[in-house]
Amino acid sequence: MPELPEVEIVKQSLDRKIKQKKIQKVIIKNRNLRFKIPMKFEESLNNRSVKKITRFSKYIILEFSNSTFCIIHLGMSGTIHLIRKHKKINTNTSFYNSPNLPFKHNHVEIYFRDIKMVYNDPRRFGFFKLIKNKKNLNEHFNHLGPEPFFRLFNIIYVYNYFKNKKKNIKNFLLDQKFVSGIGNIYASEILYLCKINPLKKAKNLSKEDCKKIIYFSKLVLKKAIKDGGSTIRNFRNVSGHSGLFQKKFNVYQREGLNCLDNNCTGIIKKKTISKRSTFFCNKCQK
DNA sequence: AAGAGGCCCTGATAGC
DNA sequence: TGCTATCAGGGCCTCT
Repeated sequence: MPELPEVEIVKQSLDRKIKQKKIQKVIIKNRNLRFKIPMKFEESLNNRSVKKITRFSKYIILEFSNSTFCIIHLGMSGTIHLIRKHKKINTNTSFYNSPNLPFKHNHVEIYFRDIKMVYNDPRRFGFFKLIKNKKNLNEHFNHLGPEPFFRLFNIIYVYNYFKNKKKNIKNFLLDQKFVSGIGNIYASEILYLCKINPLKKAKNLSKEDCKKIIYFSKLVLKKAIKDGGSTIRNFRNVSGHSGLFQKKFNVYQREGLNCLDNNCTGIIKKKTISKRSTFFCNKCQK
């Protein structure tokens, strides 16, 4: 599910709805995520105020008032929902108005005064991780390359990185050590706009190719963010609604259909590259 | 060192 | 209907 744009959508909502709020209660329904949620998790978060919410690559980072952090990763199938608390009229009780979604696999529930945040992850590839201080936080991201939006992701970096590299360009777009935030969907979409064949070896890419990769990586991710991300199977924003960018896919899941470039008579092909499905035009992507 | 491959896990869908 | 096989948006680890 979640590549950089989807994670950014979630991050923006968290920023609007839980920033500066205090955690009143944490309930773990299931500790089994990629890393087991430790027993001390609840206690560590209790009474903490969420000072700041940031994102790096596909990771959401909650910063608390005592300068500790919590890194959240959504894995393949993780979703975060924010559910508003309602007061029942004429009683002292309250209830949560759940969006219309099955929630078999809720793992984490974090309660704020007026809202609860629910983390749900059927495949359990995601995680919550408590981080003691800024230094430990930085260590966590040291091995990751720049996001496409960073100034460091420039022609010199990309062109030099590709020198002598035999691996194909599709794999590099998915390689978080090279560039972080792009996933399997956007890799195909980016290469289509670049008119570069996903199997092309990185060392054979020209400077012009590299410039296109930089330009379209930014463009595709920005547009996807603007459209609220992409929903293929289960991505939902924190209110339970789908993204819209999947309607604008040029190649992803368009196997057998015509290339959308008016000047091209090609057909979109699907090919498995390193165990990941890859979509491309057989004619205009050279 | 770079690159290929396996593995973690559940659910939806396709095919028989 | 009900079984089995395949595939899914990520990332880490190991082996060569």
